[in-house]
This record gives sequence, C-alpha cells and structure tokens, in this order.
Amino acid sequence: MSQMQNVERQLREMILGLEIGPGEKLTERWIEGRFGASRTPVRAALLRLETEGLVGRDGRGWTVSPINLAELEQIAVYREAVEVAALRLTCMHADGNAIDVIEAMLDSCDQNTPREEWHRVGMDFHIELARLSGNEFLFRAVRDAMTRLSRARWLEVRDEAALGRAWAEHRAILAATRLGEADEAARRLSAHISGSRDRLVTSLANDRRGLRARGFAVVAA
Amino acid sequence: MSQMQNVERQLREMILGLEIGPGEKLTERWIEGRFGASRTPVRAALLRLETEGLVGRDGRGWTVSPINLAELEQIAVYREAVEVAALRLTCMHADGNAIDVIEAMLDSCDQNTPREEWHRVGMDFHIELARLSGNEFLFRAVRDAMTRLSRARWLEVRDEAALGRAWAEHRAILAATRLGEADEAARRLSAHISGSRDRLVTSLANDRRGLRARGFAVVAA
DNA sequence: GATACCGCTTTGGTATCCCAAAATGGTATC
DNA sequence: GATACCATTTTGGGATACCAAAGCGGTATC
Repeated sequence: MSQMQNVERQLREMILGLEIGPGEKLTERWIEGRFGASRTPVRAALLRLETEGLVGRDGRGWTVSPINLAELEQIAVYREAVEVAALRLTCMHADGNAIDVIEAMLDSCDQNTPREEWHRVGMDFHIELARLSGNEFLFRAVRDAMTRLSRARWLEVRDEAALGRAWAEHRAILAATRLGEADEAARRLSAHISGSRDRLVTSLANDRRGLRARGFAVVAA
Repeated sequence: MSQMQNVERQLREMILGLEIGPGEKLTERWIEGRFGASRTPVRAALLRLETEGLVGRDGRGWTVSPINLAELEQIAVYREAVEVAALRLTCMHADGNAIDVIEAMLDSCDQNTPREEWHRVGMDFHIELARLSGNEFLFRAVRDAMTRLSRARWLEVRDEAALGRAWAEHRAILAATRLGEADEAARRLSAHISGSRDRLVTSLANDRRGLRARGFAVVAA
C-alpha cells in the first residue's frame, strides 16, 4: 500500500482512538517523523482528514478538531434526515438476508465483549443499515457522520443499561424494517437518534471539566 | 491568495464550465503548465476536487468525472432527503426578511437574463434556502449535491416554459415556507426535485449520443 | 497482416530543498 | 516585575529532483 494511504489511515486511527487529543496542535514535520514518511504523503493525508472534519486549520498550521457540542447536535439532525430517508428506501425492497447479517452483528456482542467492540458495532449498525438503501450518497453521508461522532461517543459515559436499551432499539428498528413497516421503522429510528443525541450531549457537557483536564478540547453548545 | 486555492478554483471553474469535458484525462503536469504552478498546489487541488466528486482516479492518473445518469438519480434522492429536512427546520422559525432576500434572487431573472445566470440562480435558490435552516451539515450537503449536479444541469436542454414552471415552483415553496406551512412546503419541494430529476435524466439520456459526439462521457443509468 | 517483444517516454509517488512568514525566546528597558 | 523589541528557530507553502511503473511505439518474427 502507498505511503499516502498508510499515513492517512494511521493518523486517522490515532485521532479517532484519542491517542492525539481533540484540540491538539499538529505539525507536518512531527507527522513526517512519527510515521517515517515525507511531507508529500503527510500533506495529502491532512487534506483528506480535513474534509472528514477530523483535523482543521488553525491560522497557518493544523489542529485536531475539538469536540464541539453544538456541532454534535447539528450532526444528529443531519443523521436523522439521511438515516430515515435511507431506511424508508430499504423498507420498499426489504431483503431479509441482508437484515439477518446486520442482526448477527448485534448478536455478536455479549457481556464478555470489550467496550471497544460494542462501540464499533454500534456505529456499524447504522452504517450497514444505510448501505442497504442502495443509495451511495445516503450511505456515505451516514458513514461520514458516524466518523465525526465517533470520538464523542467514545468519550461518552454509557452504562450497561443504556447499551442494552440501545441494542433493543436497534432490534426493534430491524424488526419493523423486515416487515416493511416504513412509518414504524422511521419513527423508532428518529426516536433512537434523538435519544442518543440527548444522552451524548448531556454526558459530555457534564464531563466537560474532566475532559478538559485530560487535555481534550470540548467546545460548548 | 495562495497558489493552491487559485489552482483549485480555476480548475473547478474549467470543469464546471465544461471547458474540460466529462471523462477527459488529466495529468498533473498539464495542470502545472496550464496554471503556472508547481505540482504541490496542483496535487492539493486534485485531492480537494476528488472529494467534491469532480475528478476521480483512473488506475494511476486522474480523470474528470463523467456524467453518470445513475448517480444523478441517486443524488436527487439524497437532495430530497436533506433539502426537505432543512426546509422543515426553516419553517419552524421562518424569517420573513431572509425569505425576501431569496425571493429577490428569483426576481432578478427576466427574459433578458443570460442563460448562465438563470443556471446559477436556480442552484443558489436551493443552496440559500438550505442555509436558512441554520444547520451547517444540511447546508453543506445541499451545496455539494448542487455542485455535483451542476454540469449535468448545464447540459440539460431546458425550454423557456420549463424554466418558467421551475420558477413558479420555487415561488410556491417560498410562499408556503413563509407561512410556516411545513407539510405543504415539503410536498412542493419534493415534487419539484422529483420532476427536476426526471426531466434532467430524460433529457440527458435522449441527448446522450450527441453529448458523446461532443466528447462528453455520459454513463447510462 | 497480425502479434509478441523490447526500449523509450511519460506519469504519478516520494523525497528534499528553498523561502517567507509566523512563532519563540531571550534581553534590554522602564 | 512587566513589557516592548529583536534575533533565531520553526513551520507551512511551493518548487524541483528522482524513481519505479505504466503506457506507447516501433520492430522483428511468424
């Protein structure tokens, strides 16, 4: 694989994995040294990650995008629009087998599963569900939105019960979709996303002080 | 302004203005010479335009994205989702003054207005309407979708009557929005986008042979 | 005349160098 | 001790040099 894609992938993983904290300054030369590549692939990677919203410009220079609570709320609204649209499309030509695959993803998580895996599967549920719509743009929109939400969701304090409720909601959405009950599925998905947003923003707003103490820039709503 | 942004802007204009045809091959060195910049800003511009969907990779090497009828249909579905969501948000806090500004844009076009201007205003109507939602992500989604549609709409054969109908639909959408009648506004917007998509795809499919003869790659649905 | 093969050219990927501007840090001054 | 100022360093933007691989053309062979 080319260096360009390597630097991009590794840097993205470091940012999403919070190995580089939200708000931290980045220099092209540090990245260059860190990954053993020259500046050309480094700059390509930064340009890409900029369009994903993971890094941004800070005057001259680069910064890992801070967690922005106002932005998280806007993303949730955006998600609701595109995910519901995708789900309604899917309901019109529901494919039981494809839905089984997604349900199996949910089933693969139990109390022994590491939190990291729950986190990943929770995102993939929404992404794979959107993919079933067959609409590339709705799919990409959902995938990109989930990428932007990823770090915040990772910082969210979620108890066992909340995870269980989310999984139940996921299953209910799948069930309605399987039956082609578009309105029911859409209503449940909307509620799920709204609730998810409220818990997320509330949790981060409450932890804001602690997060900042850990060096994570969290911008208020 | 930096070279990087210059090359990006000029190259985008050449592509959107069809001075470089859909499907044409691009070499970094040709662009370099054409705009008097070195490969570093050229590369940055190509990476940016790639995320906008205006250029793509063709193995090694770059190609101006062809007009893809299947993609146009998918974009229309995507547009409908995000534009309707944005419009519903706007209806909840309709600002008469802001709507006046958009209506004035429509008014600025009359029979003496060059086709190019009608084209631009027709896009800006949707973009500015989405901006009123106050949701940055819905706004960007609409703006990016319109950018992707731009070349196709420019190739579309539109008679005076069709333009007049489109403008009437625009005004009706604004009127309903001003009154806060979200359902009515949403219904009219959906119909407008659907009709627009059908006319666009039909027109291009009919002209496909002629467009290809002009050197424009048009991929079937 | 078609085709397989070989060498030259072109091209994107990468590394490196240069430069102007911005950040940094130390110092002198009040 | 605070602050204004200047020298130095650092940094991103740009230009260029180099390389491997893909593309292209011509030629020899059947």
